[in-house]
Amino acid sequence: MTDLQVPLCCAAVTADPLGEDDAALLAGILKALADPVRIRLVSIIATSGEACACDLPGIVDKSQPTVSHHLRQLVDAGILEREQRGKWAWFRVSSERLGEICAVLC
Amino acid sequence: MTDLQVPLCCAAVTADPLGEDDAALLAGILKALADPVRIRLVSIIATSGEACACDLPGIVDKSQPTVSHHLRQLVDAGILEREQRGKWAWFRVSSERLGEICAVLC
DNA sequence: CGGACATATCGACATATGTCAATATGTTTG
DNA sequence: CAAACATATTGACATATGTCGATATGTCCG
Repeated sequence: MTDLQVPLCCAAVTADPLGEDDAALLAGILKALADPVRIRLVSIIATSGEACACDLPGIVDKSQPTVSHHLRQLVDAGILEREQRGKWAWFRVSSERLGEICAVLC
Repeated sequence: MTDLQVPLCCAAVTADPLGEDDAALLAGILKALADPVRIRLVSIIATSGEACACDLPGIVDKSQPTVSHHLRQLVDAGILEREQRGKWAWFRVSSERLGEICAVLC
């Protein structure tokens, strides 16, 4: 997958017409959020501050590979940050990224 | 397609874990935005205040049916508002809806 | 009413996506 | 090193999605 971990540098969507490149970038990031399982993962992790991957398949009722796949997409989009602690992977929400998305939308 | 023109009533994603229903609703609305053509349409319409469907296929370089399809998805998601003026269809961005999305994300 | 024009829907197609079982990789500890 | 466990990747599959040409529907005007 294309790496989307770049700053969302364009002006607000409502201020200037988005060029094709900025549109593709922004759409890619929004697409990472635009899935019921992924938005729940973000919400669960944001609410707790951080979460271990080991707990998430049970919470969202999906297989371990499916959750891993979704987590990767969120990390690629810059929405989650991943940290390895021993054999566990911990995730936090990038409130900076979330803020960028809001800034571009409003 | 399911009609998504309902208020986004859930609390901020970062405040409480999203339930499955709210997650599906929010994901559906974000999905409407998460396409390069559609986010450009929103941006173009928002920048001008309003736009006639007749001009949009030329601007985004897609066929008339394709643009019509995308506009419908955006209207269904509550992001665009449609108004018939004679034989022309005019669209405006619902800044209220955009605000709701931001409120839920941040 | 009937022609002209704007928009929407339909049908078809290629591609993208979500999902899981199976397997591989990585990490700790005996 | 080897076993145990956490996570990632692969392969396969069904479904969803973006796109367009053809056609239908809607709206005005002569």
